[in-house]
Amino acid sequence: MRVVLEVLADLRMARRLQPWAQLLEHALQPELLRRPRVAIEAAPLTSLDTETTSLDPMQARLVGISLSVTEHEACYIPLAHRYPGAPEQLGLERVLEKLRPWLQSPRHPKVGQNLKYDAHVLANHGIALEGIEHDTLLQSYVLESHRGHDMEALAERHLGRRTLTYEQVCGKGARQIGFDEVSIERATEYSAEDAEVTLALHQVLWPRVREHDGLRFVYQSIEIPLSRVLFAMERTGVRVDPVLLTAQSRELGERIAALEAQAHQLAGQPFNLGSPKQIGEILFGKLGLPVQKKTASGAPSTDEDVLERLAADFPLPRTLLEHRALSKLKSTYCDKLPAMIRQDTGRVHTTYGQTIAVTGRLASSDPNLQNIPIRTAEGRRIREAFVAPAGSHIVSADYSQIELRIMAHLSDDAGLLEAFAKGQDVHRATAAEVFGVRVDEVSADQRRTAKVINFGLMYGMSAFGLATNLGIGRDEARGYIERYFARYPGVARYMDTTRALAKRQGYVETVFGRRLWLPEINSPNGPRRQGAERAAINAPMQGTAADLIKLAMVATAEWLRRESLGTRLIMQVHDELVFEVPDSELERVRARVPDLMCHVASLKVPLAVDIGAGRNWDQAH
DNA sequence: TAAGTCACG
DNA sequence: ACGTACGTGACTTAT
Repeated sequence: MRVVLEVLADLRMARRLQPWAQLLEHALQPELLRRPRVAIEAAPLTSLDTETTSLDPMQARLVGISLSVTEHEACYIPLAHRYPGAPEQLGLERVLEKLRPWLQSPRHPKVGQNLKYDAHVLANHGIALEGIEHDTLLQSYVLESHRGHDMEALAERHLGRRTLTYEQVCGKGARQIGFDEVSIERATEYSAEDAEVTLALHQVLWPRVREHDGLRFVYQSIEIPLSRVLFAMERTGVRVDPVLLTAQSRELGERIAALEAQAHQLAGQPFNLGSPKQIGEILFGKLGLPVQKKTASGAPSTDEDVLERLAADFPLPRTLLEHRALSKLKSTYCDKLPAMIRQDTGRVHTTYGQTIAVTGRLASSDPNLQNIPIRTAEGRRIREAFVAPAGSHIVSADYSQIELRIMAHLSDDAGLLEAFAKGQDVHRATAAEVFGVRVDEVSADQRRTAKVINFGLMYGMSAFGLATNLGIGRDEARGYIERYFARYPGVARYMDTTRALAKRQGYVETVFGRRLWLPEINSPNGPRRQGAERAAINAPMQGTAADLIKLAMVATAEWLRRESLGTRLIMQVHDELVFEVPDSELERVRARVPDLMCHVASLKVPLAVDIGAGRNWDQAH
C-alpha cells in the first residue's frame, strides 16, 4: 500500500523553506486544486473524512480534514491540533472559506464513511455539505446488515488490509486522548488512510450493490436520500419541557421512597431494591417464595413476569413491581432527558442509527426517543413534556397494523386480504375465525386472545410461547394455532415457504429487495437454528415496514421542501412519524401527510394512517 | 464489562 | 429432552 501524504510531504519539505501557514494557503489555491493529485474540483468523486474533538455530532469541532480522489493517494489538512510543540496551522476559518464552495456544491460528488456525521461537524462550523453521492457505511449495511461496518472491519473484509485503528492513534479508556492532541504526523497517517480506504471500499462495494436491482433501489432510493432527512431531523431536535419533567421527578422520588420503606417493612430488613440479586435473596431465600424461572446464568429470575405471578399470593412482589416501574420512569426519562437538552438550541437531539438494526429499522440513541413510555397512564405523562413551541402543534401520523398488512401482502392469504380490503378490525376478524363466532359476537377476551395470536405469528411463535403469553395450557394454545392456520392457509404456506427459502439462499428479502441474511439458518445447533427460523419469518415483515416508512420520510421531506413549508419532521418511531407544525400549516399537513404515507407503494392491501395533533406528543395521539 | 431488567414498535 | 416471540437502547448493580 502506498498512501501518498501529499500535504504532509509538502509540509515536511516546506518546513525548511517557508512557514506552514503560507504553504497551506498556497495548496488551497484553485490552480493547485486542479492538479491531479489534489484535484477535488475536477474529480468525478472525492472521498472526504473529518477528524474532530468529539463523537457527539452536535458538539464536535473540526480538527482536520482528509481528502482522496485517486487510489492510494490522500491528503490531510490539519486545522486545530493543539499540543505542546504543535506547529502553527492554517486558520480554520480561512480554510473552510476556501473549501466552502466545493463542500456546498451538489455538483462535486462526495463519498465517505458515515457522511451524516461529517455533515453535522461541518454544519457546526456553518457549512452545509452537499453532493453526498455515496456512503460506504450504507453500502456495507445494504449488502450485509448483520455484520459490523466499522472501517477497520470493512478494510480487512473487503480489501484484505489492516489499517491503523482509532485506538492505536488515540488510546482507549482513561488514557485516551482527543484527536487534537494527536501529532500531525500520526494524524496524517491515520486520517489520510481513512480517506483513501474509503475510496477503495467504494470501488469494491458499489459494484456489488449496483449489480442487484433490489439492493440498488434500497441503497439509492431509500438509504442515501434518507440519510439527509435523518441529518435534518437530528439537527432540528425536539423541544422537551424540563420544568415539567423535574416536577414529575420530584413527585416520583417521594413515591419511590415510600415504596422502598414499605418493601423494607415487608422484608423485615433493609435491602437495595435496585439489585435483582438482593431481591432474589429476600424473596427466595429469607421469605422462601417459590422460584418461578431462572435467568440465563442460572440465578432465580425476579423479572416482571415472575413478580406478577408471586403478587397473587404475597404482598412484597407488588411493592417491588411498583417501585421498579416508577424508578424506571424517574431515572431513564424524568432525570435524563432534561440533562440532555442542549443549551444552545434548548432541545434534545437524538442520533438515528441507520446501520444498527439487522432488519432495516432505524435505532435512536443519546437519547433514545423510540422508547418513550406510552403503555401506562404514569408513563404517558412523560410524553406531555414533548411539547410544541408557541404557535405550533405536535402532529403524529402512524401506520395502522402495518406489519399485519404486510403479512397479508406477502402471504397472499385470501381471508386476511379480504379483512383489510373491507376495512375490518383484523383482530376481531381473526377472533371470529378462530373461535367460530360471528364478527359481532366476538367478546373482548376473544379479541385480546386473537391479537396475541396475530402478533405471535409474526414472531414465529410456538404453542409453548403462546401458552406462556396467554397463561393457558399448551394443548389449548396448539388448538388455537391449528384453527388459525386452517382458516388462513395462505399464512401457513407463507411460513413454510419462507423458512425453506431462507435455508436455501441464506437470506430473505423485503418487498423492495432489501436482503436480510441469516447466518445460523442451517446451524447444527438446534436452538440457534430455530432462532434463525423465527427471525426469517419476522424479518420480511419488520423489514418491509421499515422500507415503507423510510420511503414515507423521504416523500414527506421532499413535499415539505417543495412547498417551502415550515413544518419539520422531528421523530420516527418505527411506524410513526412526528412533526412540529406551525399552526398555519396544520390543515395542509393533516390532509397531505397520510396520503403521502399511504401511497409510497401499492401493496395487495391498502395502507392506513391515523393522524392527530396537540400541544404535546401525548395529546397528538 | 456483563448481567438483569424494562422502556418502545 | 430441550428451548421456546422479532427488533432495539439505557439504566443499575456487581465484578
